[in-house]
Amino acid sequence: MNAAVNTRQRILESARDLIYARSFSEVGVAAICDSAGVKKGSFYHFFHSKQELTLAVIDEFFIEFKQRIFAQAFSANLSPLNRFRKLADLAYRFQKEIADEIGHTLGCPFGNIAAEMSTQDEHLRHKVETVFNQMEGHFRDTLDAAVACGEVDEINIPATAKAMLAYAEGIMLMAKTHNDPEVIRELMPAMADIRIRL
Amino acid sequence: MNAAVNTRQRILESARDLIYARSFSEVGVAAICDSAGVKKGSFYHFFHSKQELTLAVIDEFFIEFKQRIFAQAFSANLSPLNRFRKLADLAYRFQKEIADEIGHTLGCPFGNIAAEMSTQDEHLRHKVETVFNQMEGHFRDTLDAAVACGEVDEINIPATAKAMLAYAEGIMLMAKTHNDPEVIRELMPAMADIRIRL
DNA sequence: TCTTGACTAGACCGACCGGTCAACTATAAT
DNA sequence: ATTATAGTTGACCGGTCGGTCTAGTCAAGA
Repeated sequence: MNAAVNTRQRILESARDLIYARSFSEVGVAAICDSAGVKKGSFYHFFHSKQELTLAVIDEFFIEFKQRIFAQAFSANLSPLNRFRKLADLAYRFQKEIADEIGHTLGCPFGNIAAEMSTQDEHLRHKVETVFNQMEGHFRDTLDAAVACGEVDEINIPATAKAMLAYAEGIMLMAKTHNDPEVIRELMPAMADIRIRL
Repeated sequence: MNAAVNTRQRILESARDLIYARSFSEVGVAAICDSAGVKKGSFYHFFHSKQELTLAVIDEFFIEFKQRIFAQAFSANLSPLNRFRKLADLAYRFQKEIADEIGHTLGCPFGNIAAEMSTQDEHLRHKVETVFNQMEGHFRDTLDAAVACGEVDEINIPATAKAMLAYAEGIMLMAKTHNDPEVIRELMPAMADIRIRL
């Protein structure tokens, strides 16, 4: 049973790393199994399909993202706007670390999957949509706090939260396209300055 | 010879449409040949590889983009900032038209390829990077004009142009993820309000 | 008329794809 | 000791992948 949890988790983590570094379509089940040191039969014991595995991978990504990025940025004793700046800094550090290690700026795992699969697989599209909606919720709450403490004027908070998320995703995509995490360092902090008026 | 131009062009246009609607990896050479009414032998007479075809597809996309979107937005007798708003409107109309026709919001063709292939194929990454750099150049020129005519204060123009492009790409990705072109209508106009200070 | 070279047709290649299956082992409850 | 269950193994499936190759069509130039 413990071994089983381990096997499932190994598959999940191998898939997460491979799909993030390459893409959904470019990573086969066989490669995931090799990387996890598991045979195909075991793979299909734990996951009914590659799609189902990918849904679990998105969950895994989001859990880790909340732990490594969101929790630190949004729980700190920072002013609301500075939480966005902290988020920008953490995003930079994360991408920089990966780039130094593997030589590629990988961008946002959710954005990558969304761009590749949204038109191909409705389940995957909806899963990523849900992740984005949760992020937007955090942004809205933070903007609420910013307005409450006078750091931000009256604005269209839901729209601003959406715009901030879009901007962040766009920056991650540009960093990936230029294969340069410095794009994030230069431009991501401006996320905190985005305002959609009422 | 005329027939040859036609064959090459048919392959190119079939590939453009299929890759845009699905993705690079999800579209095989056979499917492109079927769609173009061409046999594999002909395909490989005109293109050495699927990758080379895709490079040509990106060029094809950009030519069409410049004709259908850029030319109209940036040549009109609009104020510089209104050119960005015109661009937003054209982007919306384009995505809306596609969505009404095929039921999916496809997002930005360049962003899609960048997200999927940047870490997998250096040639493709660089090609899309070049396209983005050209777009940025147009944005810079327009911001220059905006500053010159007093529509915009002194700002960091190169950074603002980058931020605008990132924002636009992010909005397109969100529209794709939500499968809803209205995201573009609601949020893309705010592109004109982005400022990176000196 | 003969030759050349661009173009087309379609069979074919090995590799890989996602997924299945029956047989096997290890564990733990009865 | 027996049985049920969870987990593992590796051979195997039909289909598709990108790409090759040979034979042949066809129009233009000599």
